[in-house]
Amino acid sequence: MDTVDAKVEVGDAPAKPRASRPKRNEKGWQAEKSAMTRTAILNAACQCLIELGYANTTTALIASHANVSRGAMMHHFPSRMSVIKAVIDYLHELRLREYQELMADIDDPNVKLSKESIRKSVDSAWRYVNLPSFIAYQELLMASRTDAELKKVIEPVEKDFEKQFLNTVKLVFPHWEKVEALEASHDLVQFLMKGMALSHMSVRKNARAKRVRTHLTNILYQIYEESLRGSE
Amino acid sequence: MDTVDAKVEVGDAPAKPRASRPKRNEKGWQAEKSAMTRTAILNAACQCLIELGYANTTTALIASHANVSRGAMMHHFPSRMSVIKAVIDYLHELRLREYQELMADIDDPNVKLSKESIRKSVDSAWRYVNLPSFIAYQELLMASRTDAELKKVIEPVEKDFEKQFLNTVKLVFPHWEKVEALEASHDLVQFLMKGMALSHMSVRKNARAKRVRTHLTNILYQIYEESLRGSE
DNA sequence: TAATAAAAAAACAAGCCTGATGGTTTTGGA
DNA sequence: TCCAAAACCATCAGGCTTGTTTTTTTATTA
Repeated sequence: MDTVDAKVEVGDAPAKPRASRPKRNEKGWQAEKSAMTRTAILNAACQCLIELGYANTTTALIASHANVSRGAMMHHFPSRMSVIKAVIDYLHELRLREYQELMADIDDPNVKLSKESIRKSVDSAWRYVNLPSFIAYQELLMASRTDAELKKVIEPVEKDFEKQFLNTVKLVFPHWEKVEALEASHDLVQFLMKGMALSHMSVRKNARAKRVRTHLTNILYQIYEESLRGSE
Repeated sequence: MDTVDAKVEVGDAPAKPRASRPKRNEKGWQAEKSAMTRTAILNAACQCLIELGYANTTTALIASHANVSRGAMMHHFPSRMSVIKAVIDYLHELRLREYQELMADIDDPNVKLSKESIRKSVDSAWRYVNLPSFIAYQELLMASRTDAELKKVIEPVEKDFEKQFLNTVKLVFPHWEKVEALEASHDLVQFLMKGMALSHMSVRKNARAKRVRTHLTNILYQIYEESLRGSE
């Protein structure tokens, strides 16, 4: 559960774009096929990012993974960076959606926030940072540290993501009213999860990650209870 | 204090190898000069890793940064990977040393472990992950995820580092006897610091990092006190 | 001082990646 | 049926990187 299958599909919306061709003479076949190719390319690019890293994600390999010729790909995306740009937007949306799905139904608005709910949300956060979409995006973020052009593209998206991410958290925990405490907890969770996810070489990684999650759950519950007392 | 100067020297042992040439006709000049060139190359490589990232750290650029011709460099290191290998060993030692220096004199063996000591150690851990050596090494670690050859080289070193790192922590906190609690705290600190350090694009990064450090200090002190009660 | 070995520099060949060009097939409408 | 546009494909030149080879410089030692 803690590991990530390398062959996994990144998104799941139009999963196998090239598997079943739409019937001929159908209205708008061209547009549909074009969209499928586009999606196939974006998925292939994500897969390359995950398996090969940003530097080794060449246009030829993306096209190959997407079962598309390089020429066809250049028709949709005139340059490598334009593919990357599209991938960034694609992942932006996908990651928010996946996080919302993972966090759905955790905090019941009718019941007091329980430790069990917090435990669930911590586990969901852990699953979240092990999603292919997270890994692919992280690869881009890491590369952007030393790639000015990429940075210019990803920076505004990342800032927007952080904002929307935090808003989602606030929606997920309607009980948690003290904003300061919620934001601090959010940072604790996210930084911890990220730190663990990016320590892919650590010994006994999963056992340690589990221990940390247990600790974190207790910590969060405590912060929450204190925030309740403080606001009374 | 939280930011990293790009032009900073990585190590500090033989800082400016090319600045002052050893006097001529001195016994073993050649060997000494050779060692200096070697060190200059390693420092240059680290600087390239920090400024340009692993993928863009080419042999030509390393040589250029070290004020050495590519041919001269190839004389010391016959291939790019051999430079990287040397850098890994260099950073292995350097990072352990720097961490020990940062953590020196934190836990006074004669006095009960205080919250102030814990605060200091948390701040030191934060400084640690902002050191150039950490950033350079992290660049290698990240690249190794998708670079099999690099992974083969860095994996044993990384495992050894983790072991020695933990041992150092145990030496730094002689008061902290309950090993389980100490290891859990160590993981909390390290994963958190890493997560924050690698979120170089976050908004209000420093303020949030400070808040997290404050929280973390309280958490650790609590874990420590509980471990004391538990072992009585 | 002269020979020898080490170090440094310069030039070279092979491979890969990108972006561009020109040509071919498919589609939707005239 | 035929045509224009979109989608797709194959090939090529230019630039960059690596590792090798060749040449020059420098230091040790006999």
